[in-house]
Parts: sequence; C-alpha cells; structure tokens
Amino acid sequence: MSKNKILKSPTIRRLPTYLHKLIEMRKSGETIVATPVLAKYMNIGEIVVRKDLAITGITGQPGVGYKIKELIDAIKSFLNWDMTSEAVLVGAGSLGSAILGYEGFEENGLKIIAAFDADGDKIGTVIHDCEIFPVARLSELCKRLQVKIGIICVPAPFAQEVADDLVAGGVKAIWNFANVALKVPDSVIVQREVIAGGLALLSVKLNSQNYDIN
Amino acid sequence: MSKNKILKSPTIRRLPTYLHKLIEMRKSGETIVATPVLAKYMNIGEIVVRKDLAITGITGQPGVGYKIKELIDAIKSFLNWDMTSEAVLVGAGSLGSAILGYEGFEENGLKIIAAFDADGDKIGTVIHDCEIFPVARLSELCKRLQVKIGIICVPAPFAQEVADDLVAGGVKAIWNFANVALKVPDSVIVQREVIAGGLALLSVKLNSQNYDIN
DNA sequence: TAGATTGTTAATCGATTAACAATC
DNA sequence: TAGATTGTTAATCGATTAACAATC
Repeated sequence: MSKNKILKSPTIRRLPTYLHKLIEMRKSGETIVATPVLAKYMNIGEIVVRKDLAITGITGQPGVGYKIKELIDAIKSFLNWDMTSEAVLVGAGSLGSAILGYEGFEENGLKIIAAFDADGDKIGTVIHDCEIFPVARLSELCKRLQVKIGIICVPAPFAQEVADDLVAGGVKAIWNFANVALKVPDSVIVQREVIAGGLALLSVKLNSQNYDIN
Repeated sequence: MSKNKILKSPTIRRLPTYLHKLIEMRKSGETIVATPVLAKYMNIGEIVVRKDLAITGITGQPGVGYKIKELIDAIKSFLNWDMTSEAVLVGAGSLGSAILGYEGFEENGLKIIAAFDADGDKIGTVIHDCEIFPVARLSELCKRLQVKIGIICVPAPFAQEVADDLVAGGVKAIWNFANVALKVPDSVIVQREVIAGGLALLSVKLNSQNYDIN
C-alpha cells in the first residue's frame, strides 16, 4: 500500500468545502468573495482560508477579495476535478446505493459508470441510473472500460477479494468504505473512510465539554 | 458553534480502528498484541501506535505487548463508548437508511432509537428495526427521550431547520452528514462529515503519483 | 484618504519521528 | 542471556497562528 505522504492534507480536505460554497455563491450571482465570508462558513480562521487558497496559485485583490470564478476553476484544476473521472462501485447495498445516489459528485469530477454486486437478484437492475453487474465480471469490465477508480462498499469480509479484482482490472485508486485494511501493490492508492473516526471525535468533545470548566 | 480545539485529534480518529482490530483479535482467541501487528494493520509507524495507545493510560509489558482485553476496555472508556449513548437520526433517505443499517455502531457505543422523516409515506414504517416518526415531532420526542445526540442525513437545504429542532429538543451533539455549515449555540457540538474530503485526497494522491518521479 | 483585505515573513504549537535506555 | 518490545526524552517536521507591510 502506498505510504506516500501528501503535504497539506488538511488543506486538501478543506478544498471541496470551499468549492461547494463558491459554486453556491456563483449560482446566486456573486462574483467576488473575501476570506471572512469563507472563514465564517467553515468555522475556521481567516488566515487558514488565505493560506489554503494560496495553494491553488490564485491571488486576490487586496481590499477586495478573490474572483469566485477564478477560484472555482483553480480548485477544480488543483484537485483534478476539471476533467471527470470515471469510477466503478462494488457492493450495491444500502451504503452503495446511497453513494450511487449522491448528487454532489458532479461537483467533484466523479462519475460512477457501473456498479457490481454478488446478489443475483440485483444483477441487471438499475440503481440511480447505474446498471448492476455481477462481481464475477468486475476485473474484465474494469479493463474494458479503462476505469482507474474503484469504490468498495461491500461488507468487510469480502473487501480484500474485491480489491484484488479491482487491481487485476487495472484500477489505480481505491476508495474503501469497508472497515478493513486492504493489501494492494504500492502503485495502488487506497483511501479508507472510517466513519467511526468522526464519531470518536464527537464523543470525546461531547464528554470533555461535560467536565471541563475551561 | 463550538470551536473547542481537541488535542490529539488524529490519535482519537485512529482509536476506533485499533478498537475494531482488537475486538476481532479477541474474538479469535488472542489475548496479547504487540505494536508491530497494529502498525502493519493500519499502515502507520510503530511509534505512532505506541503513542496512541499511551493516551488511554494502559501500559504494556516490554518484550511482550499489551493485554488485548485491557486495551479494549481502556479505549472504550476513553471514548465514552463503554456506556451506550442513544441517538436519533433525521432523514431516512438512502444515506440515512445506510446509517440505520450499519452494524458497527454496537462497537462504538451508539444506538439509534428513533428516526424521523418528512415523507408521509415513510412515517410509521420500520427501517432496520427503527421506527420512522414525522419530523414535526422531532424536538418533542428528543426532549421526552432525553436524547443527547442527533444525526442529520437530510438534504442540505433542510439541515439548518433540523438542527434548530434538535437544539430545541435538548440535543448536545450533532453528527452532520449534510453538506452545509450549521449555526448552533456554542454549547452544542457539531461534527461535520465531508465525504468529498477523502475523495479530494484520493484525487491528489492519484494525480501526484502520475507525475512524480520521486 | 480611510477601511478592508491580501499575502508574506516569523513565531508558535502540535504531531510525528528518531534514539535509546529499561524491561520482560 | 538474547531477542523483542515498551516507554521516555529529544529532534524534526508540518500546520496553524500572529504580526504587519502592501495594495486596492
């Protein structure tokens, strides 16, 4: 598994949220944004926002702000979201369906073009405009479709074999929603989403608040 | 919104993953674990693991390792997951249903005891053992059930009013899956999950790999 | 000009990593 | 004892914050 350290990863995690807000602002006809607006929106300091935006290479106008359109384009380009990437999703259970139905991916340059499941009853059906194929065809279709991104939403015990199939199919990046560590070649990137991580933070904050006098 | 900085938040985010692995190991009859095992599982350095575990107050035996049972109890207690917390969920769409169906929360000391939706057709039905109530009754039932945690899975435009209802109902912590910044009193904690954040990281890693020679 | 905001440089803070003695 | 592992102390690294000059 790739251990490549990515610099500025907190900044990168925040970029989609800026992007979302900026697109919203553009929709409502605004053309300029200043950091205080974004800082308030994200509940972070203004300096953080300016440092974050700097990473995109865009400069603002002192006393005025940034051009919204420029920022949107620069963030998209930085994240490689200016060109749509195609992905496949494996595991059309409740989480998989939720992800298939997520409308936000348009903003994120992601398009799920096929889904796979082991359940025979689901094969051939369409969930949120996406046809469900049998997992047996996973690596074959990945190759044929030249897909580089795979999204794993199967139960933990099956995740490794799915990952193996994705790798065999030429996938270069795996977005892993299953609660397991995947073994993949160094050349393949795995982004694991641990939903309980956020809950842990919530729990600790909630609890420390109950006891702290500070 | 609370800006309380939580120290060691990367550590706290990792704790649920240790916990998960440890519980798995206990199930298969193991009683002792050494850091190299956990480090390999999580793809991080051994020292990180030791530092992380230290936060729980547990000490291991040099040359041997840690007692799995002790670690499990200490992590649970640190995260306040030794006592089950009750929560309500609002928005029984596809994401909401996925969360209602997530079996892992048992490990995380969370129990969703009621769900709410605006869709009349869903009211009274049961999704994953959880009855669906009308949102109109949200704050009333929160008060009556004395629930302290609310999970928001409604579309972004409705999230703020749901948050207001939760706060009115006495909820102290909100786990927000809607893509908006919520305005809540300082005394209420909000944990916002931005799914696109992980995707941004994935995109940047995937892309930097394509170009970096290093 | 005055007020607002940017962007740079330096300071602080926290997290990760390294080195190593202590212990089983 | 030798090998493995812990846990502490110090060093490094990166991210956030502060201060402030420059600019519209």
